[in-house]
Amino acid sequence: MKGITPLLPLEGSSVAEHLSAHGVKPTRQRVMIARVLFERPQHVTAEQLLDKVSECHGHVAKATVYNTLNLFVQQGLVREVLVDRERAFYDTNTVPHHHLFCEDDGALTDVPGEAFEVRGRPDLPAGLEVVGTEVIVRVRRRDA
Amino acid sequence: MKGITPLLPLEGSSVAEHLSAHGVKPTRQRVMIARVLFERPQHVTAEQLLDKVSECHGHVAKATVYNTLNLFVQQGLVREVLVDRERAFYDTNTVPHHHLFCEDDGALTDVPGEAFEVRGRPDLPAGLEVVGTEVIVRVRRRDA
DNA sequence: CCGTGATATGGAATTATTCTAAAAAAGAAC
DNA sequence: GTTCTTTTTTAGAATAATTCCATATCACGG
Repeated sequence: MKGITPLLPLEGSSVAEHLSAHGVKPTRQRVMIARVLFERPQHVTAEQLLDKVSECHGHVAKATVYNTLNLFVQQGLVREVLVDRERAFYDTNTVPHHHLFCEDDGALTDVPGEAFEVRGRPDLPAGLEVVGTEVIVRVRRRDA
Repeated sequence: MKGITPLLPLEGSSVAEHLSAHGVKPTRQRVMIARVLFERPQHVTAEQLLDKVSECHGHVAKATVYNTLNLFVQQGLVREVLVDRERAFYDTNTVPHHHLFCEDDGALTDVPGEAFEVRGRPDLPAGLEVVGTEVIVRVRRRDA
């Protein structure tokens, strides 16, 4: 459906194009948010994103950040990662991959290496289709 | 560490034994909660559990249900499944397996069949150990 | 420029879960 | 049984991420 779009580097007006290409009208606020978000591959929470946008660009309402993130998820620009009931993470890497969640510090990172993979398709009851597959490996410091 | 304990059928005083075997002191409330929980293999939310306990046995405080569920998770009696930021599910099946989450109705079920598996161990940074691996397949009705 | 629909905004509302302080229960020692 | 200590339970308040709402602002075709 959607072509593979280079995520980086993305600066200036190319952000607007990137949004348009995914069916998102590039308003001023959305561009500010997208600039921070796609600056580098990352996992962010809504609050972190809000803070950084306010710091680096102008003021944006909290509700706008949430609206925009939901829109971006819906349009496939970012992936929502649910790993902690406290907060949702948004991942700029939309290529299928897995996550490590460190329970000590709440850090979310990608699973490194190729030694780990998910095989096959589950046998689904009729009429259901897979929207996405999420693999979360919970880790902890050995000494803790 | 812990031996495999038959989960079903579990009735009367055997519930208390089951709790004790997992290092949980069997108080009146915990036994009431465990009776409902381990009555059959299931995925429940805290609220569903509270309602059913109140209905089938006596009154229990909401905080007690939360305390008890956290304790049970910690002692390996149930597994917490985070699939939706709205609510946490508690799974009485502690044997490693995967989940299907239907986004249309919020239903959580086990992945059927053997066609689907996770292979290998991720290459972890030094000093980290795996606490658990969670695989969630998000599905939707094809026509929706 | 003007109108119209989409978007943004601040603050209130929602809601699952945790916190708190006090009451009740369990257990040990006598 | 009585008393003392520790653990557990409880009701209700507190917390906090997210959504809702009503209003103001924006984008843009005519």
